[in-house]
Amino acid sequence: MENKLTDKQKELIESFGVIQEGMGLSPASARVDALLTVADKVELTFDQIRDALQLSKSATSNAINNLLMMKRIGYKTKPGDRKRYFHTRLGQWKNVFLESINGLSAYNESIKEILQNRTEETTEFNDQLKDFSEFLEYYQRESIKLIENWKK
Amino acid sequence: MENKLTDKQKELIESFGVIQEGMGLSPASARVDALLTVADKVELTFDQIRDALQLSKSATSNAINNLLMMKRIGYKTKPGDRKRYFHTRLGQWKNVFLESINGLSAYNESIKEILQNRTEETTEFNDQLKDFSEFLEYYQRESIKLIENWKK
DNA sequence: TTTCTGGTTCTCTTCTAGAAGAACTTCATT
DNA sequence: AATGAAGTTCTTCTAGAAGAGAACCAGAAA
Repeated sequence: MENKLTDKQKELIESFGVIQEGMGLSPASARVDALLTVADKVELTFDQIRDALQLSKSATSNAINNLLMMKRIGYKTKPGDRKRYFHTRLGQWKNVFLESINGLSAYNESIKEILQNRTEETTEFNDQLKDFSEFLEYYQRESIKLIENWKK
Repeated sequence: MENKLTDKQKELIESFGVIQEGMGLSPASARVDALLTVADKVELTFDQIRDALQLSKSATSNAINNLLMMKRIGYKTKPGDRKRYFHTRLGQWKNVFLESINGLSAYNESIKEILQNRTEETTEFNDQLKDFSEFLEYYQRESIKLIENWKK
């Protein structure tokens, strides 16, 4: 198969991969996404990915489907060609960002429920908790504004 | 040992625990932190924690040290008392928040290095990547401002 | 000195995530 | 109808995370 990676590219895939592992991706998923970010071609097929990363078919399949589910990658098809051409969706980071911000709601709801059930005795602690909870709401609101206002 | 938890408190520890597991804490760590957030006493000893959560000494010790290392909890001592009294540091969320925002730097650095090594061919893709990288910087800056402006 | 308290560390076990490889499926083409 | 391409699913295998319990250790007290 064509399109060999340079050593530098391999290195970048590893380092970016590790960072993405730290963000909750499995090793294989992290590298697939990194590959799609680093590679000279913006779109790669299943076999090109498998080949570039030396992964088994199952690992490739699972990694891809993982990333598709979390909407970190997408794919296109071409008429008269059964293959799927995968691309990272880093370009559409806004949605991912918004989702992660919305993810804070569950956390905050939990904190609010704790607050409602806490003893009244510990006023200082409760006030701190309340402060944090209110900050979370403020932060969510303002973060969304930051994204909305982002168009230099 | 004293200070039994109500059923509601146990329930809250579990649900808050699960959420915190989703944020990367181990089950035991997640529950210790949740306990310190939910319990009527703001400070609990090793044995009170162990007892409330029915954990082994090793699990308790590891969970506590974990949380100490990530600065999610702290402790005090009292004169003439060898015990440590642990408390959650949710009240000092600002530091934790700032750290998580600073954590984005490594991610962004990696993206910048990728950009520097990408083929020039794919201008649209590269522009999107650049846009994202710039947004990250903007977001970091502005997030810090959000914290600074919070209730001041 | 021995004992007690407040943990820490070591060993063992269990459980699960992740990956490999082979078998299988599905649609398209010959 | 048979073959091939593009994946998916099933069956292992392995490494490491979590936790239990026992052994250990350091400082205080008796």
